[in-house]
Amino acid sequence: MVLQKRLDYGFNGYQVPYTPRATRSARRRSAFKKRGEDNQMCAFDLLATVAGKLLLDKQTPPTSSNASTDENQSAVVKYSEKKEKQYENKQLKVETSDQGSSDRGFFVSELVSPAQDQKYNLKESPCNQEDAPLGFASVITSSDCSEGFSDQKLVNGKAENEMGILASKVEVGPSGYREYGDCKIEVETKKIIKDELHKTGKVQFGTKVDGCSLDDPVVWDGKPPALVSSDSSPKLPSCRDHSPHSSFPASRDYVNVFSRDDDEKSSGCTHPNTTKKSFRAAPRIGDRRIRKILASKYWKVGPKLKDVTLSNTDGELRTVYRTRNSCYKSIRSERNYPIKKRRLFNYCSVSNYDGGISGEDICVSPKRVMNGDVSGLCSKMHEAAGASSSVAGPHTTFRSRDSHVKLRIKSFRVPELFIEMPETATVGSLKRRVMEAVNAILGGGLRVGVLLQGKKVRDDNKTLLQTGISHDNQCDALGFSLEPNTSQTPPTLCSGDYPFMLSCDTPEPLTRYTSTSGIIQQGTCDVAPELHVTNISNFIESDHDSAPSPTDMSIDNSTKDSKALVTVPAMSVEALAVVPVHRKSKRSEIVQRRIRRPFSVAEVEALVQAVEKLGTGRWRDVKLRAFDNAKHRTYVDLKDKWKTLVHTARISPQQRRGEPVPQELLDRVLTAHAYWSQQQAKQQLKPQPETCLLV
DNA sequence: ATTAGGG
DNA sequence: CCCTAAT
Repeated sequence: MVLQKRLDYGFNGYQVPYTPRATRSARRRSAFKKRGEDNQMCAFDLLATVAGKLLLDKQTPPTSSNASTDENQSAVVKYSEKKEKQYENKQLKVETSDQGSSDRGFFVSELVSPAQDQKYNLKESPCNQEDAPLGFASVITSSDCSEGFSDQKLVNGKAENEMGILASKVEVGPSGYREYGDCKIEVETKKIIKDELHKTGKVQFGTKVDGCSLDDPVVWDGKPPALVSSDSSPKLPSCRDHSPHSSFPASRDYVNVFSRDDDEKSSGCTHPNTTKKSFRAAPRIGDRRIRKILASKYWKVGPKLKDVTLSNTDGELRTVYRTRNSCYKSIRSERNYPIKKRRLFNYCSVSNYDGGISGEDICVSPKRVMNGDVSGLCSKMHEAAGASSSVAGPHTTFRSRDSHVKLRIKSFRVPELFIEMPETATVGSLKRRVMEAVNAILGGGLRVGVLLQGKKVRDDNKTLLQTGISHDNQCDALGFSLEPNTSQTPPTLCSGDYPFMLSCDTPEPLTRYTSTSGIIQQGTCDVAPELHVTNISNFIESDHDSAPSPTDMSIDNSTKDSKALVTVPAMSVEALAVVPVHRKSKRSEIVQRRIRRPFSVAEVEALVQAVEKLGTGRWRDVKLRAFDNAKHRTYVDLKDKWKTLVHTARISPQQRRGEPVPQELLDRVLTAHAYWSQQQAKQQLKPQPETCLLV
C-alpha cells in the first residue's frame, strides 16, 4: 500500500504529509487575477473588438456620394512614391509614432482606399464614404507629417499601409433594436497583420499592392515561437555540438545538454535595470496562453467600451453594454473555454453588467475582415498630426426614426511601429516582432477618444444629440481615437495602463546581427513621441499615481506629455520586442506564462541519465549536472518533466503525444523511478525502527 | 532557494 | 508550465 502510493505520487516516496492548501478554485481565482492581465492579448482584443474605422451609417439612402477625387489620388500616389525611397535602408523599420499629436497614441484610421471604399459603400453602407475630405485629409496629413508615415505606400490609388492594421468591424447597433438583444460577438483571432519581406529589405504590412488582402488568417507561421526564435543572446556561450550522439556518451557520464537559451531570463539585451522578475519575456503565444488571453480580453474590453463610447449620455442613448455574459457565452462556445476560466470571466465582469435596464442594446460584433472590407484597413495615409487625423474617414451619421445613432466602426488603425531587424532575420521572427509590438501597445491600456470636426469631445456626459453626432451634417466629422489610458481615465474594472517596455528577443544567431545592428541608437529619444522598438527602450508612462517598480526600466518623464522615451545603449543587435511591463498597482503583477518548450529526445536522455545517477529528489543537482547550460530549464521543469516521463512511460504508446520518446528511454525512466522510489522508501522505513528503538 | 505535488 | 506549501 504505502509503496504503491508512493509510486503513484512519484519519485519521491517520502513525500507523504498532506498540507492544507487553498482550494483549487481559490487558486485559480488568484491565478486569474494575476494572469488575467494578459496585456498583450487584451490589446489585441481591443483591436478585435473595438478598434476600427468608424463609420456612421445612414439608414436613409445617401444623399450624395462622391468618389474620391482623382486629384487626391494622384497626389497621394506621387507622394507615396516619393516616400518609398526612404526605404532604401537595409534595415527594416516599422515605426510607431504619434506624430506629435496632442493626443498621443492611437488614432482611428479613417483613410480608406477610395476605390475599395466605394465598393464597400455600395455594398454595405448607404452612405458614401469616400468624399473629398478623405482624399484631402490623406494628402495633407501626409505632407504635414514630418515623419513616421514613411512606411506607407500608396499604389494605384489604393492605400497601402505597411503598418499593421488591425481591423475589425464594430457595429454599434442602435439601442432599441430588439434584434440586437443578444450581444453577439464573433471574434476571430486572426492575424490581420500581414507582412511581407520584400527583396528590397522593405517591410510591408497588411496589404498587397492590389488587394490589400488582409485575409491571411495566420497568426504565427506555424512554428512554435520559441523554436523559431532560437535565440542568440549576446552572451551566449559558445555553441557546442549537441547532437544526441555527441552529447550522450555511452558511458553515461556527465552530460550537459546544451540548449540555446532564448528565454527571457537569458536575454542579454534587456535593459540593465530589468531583472527577470520585473517582467517576462516577449509575448509568445502558446496554446494555453491564447485561451487565457482570450479570457482576459473580454472583460477588459467591455468596460472600456462602455466607458468611452456611448454610455451615460442620457436615458435615451444609454449604452447597455449588456450581456457581457452572453458575450462570453458565445465566445467560450467558440473557444471551448475550460469551465474554470469561464467562471473567471464572470468574476471579472460582473460589475459592469447592466442587465439591460435601459432596455437598449448595443451590439458589438467585430467581424473578420474580408477582402472587400479591407479597403478600410488600408489606410492610405498616416493620419497626420494627431487628433485631427484620427477623424479622417468620411463618416455618415444619421438619425434613425427612433432617434438612435447607428455607428459602425470599421477599423482602427494601429499606430506606427518602429522595428528594426537585421536582414537576416526570418519573416517569422518579423511577424512575431510586429505582433509583439502591437500587442504591447494595445495591451498598454487604451481608451477611446471621440473627435468631432477634429476636436476632441471631452465631455462624456454630453449626449450625442448635444454633441452633434447625431446630425446628418456631421457625417464626415466624427472620429475615434485610441489613446493611452491615463490616470484621468475613469477607473474601470479591468482596464489597465501599463507603460511599455522593451525586452529583447533574439530570433537569429547573434553573429549575424552585429553588422547591421544599431542603426538607431541614442539620440532619437527625446525628439518625437515615437515608440522605437529597437535597442531603445521606450516607455509610455501614462500613470502618474503609481511609480514604476524598481525593477522596471527607467522612465523618463521629462517629456511634455506622459509619454517618455528612453534610450538604452544597444546591448544586443537584435531588435527588441515590445513588452508591456506591469506597474505596481493594485493589479498586482502581470506575469506571462513561459513559452512551452517541449523536451527534445536529447534532453530527455540527459535527464534520464542524470536521474539515474542522482536519483529523484535532487533536481537542483540534476539541473546543474545535465542542464546547466539550458537556462530555460529550471529544476522545477526537470522535475516536472520527470513526472511526465514517468507518466508517459506508463501509458500506452498510443496515448502518448508529442515527439515520441524512444521506448528505451522510457524503460530507463521506469527503472530509475522504481529504483529510486525504493531507495527512498527504504530510507524512510529505516529511521522508523530506529526511533522506535530509541524511544 | 529547493523540493514535492496538485493543477 | 504554473502555483503553492513546506522546508
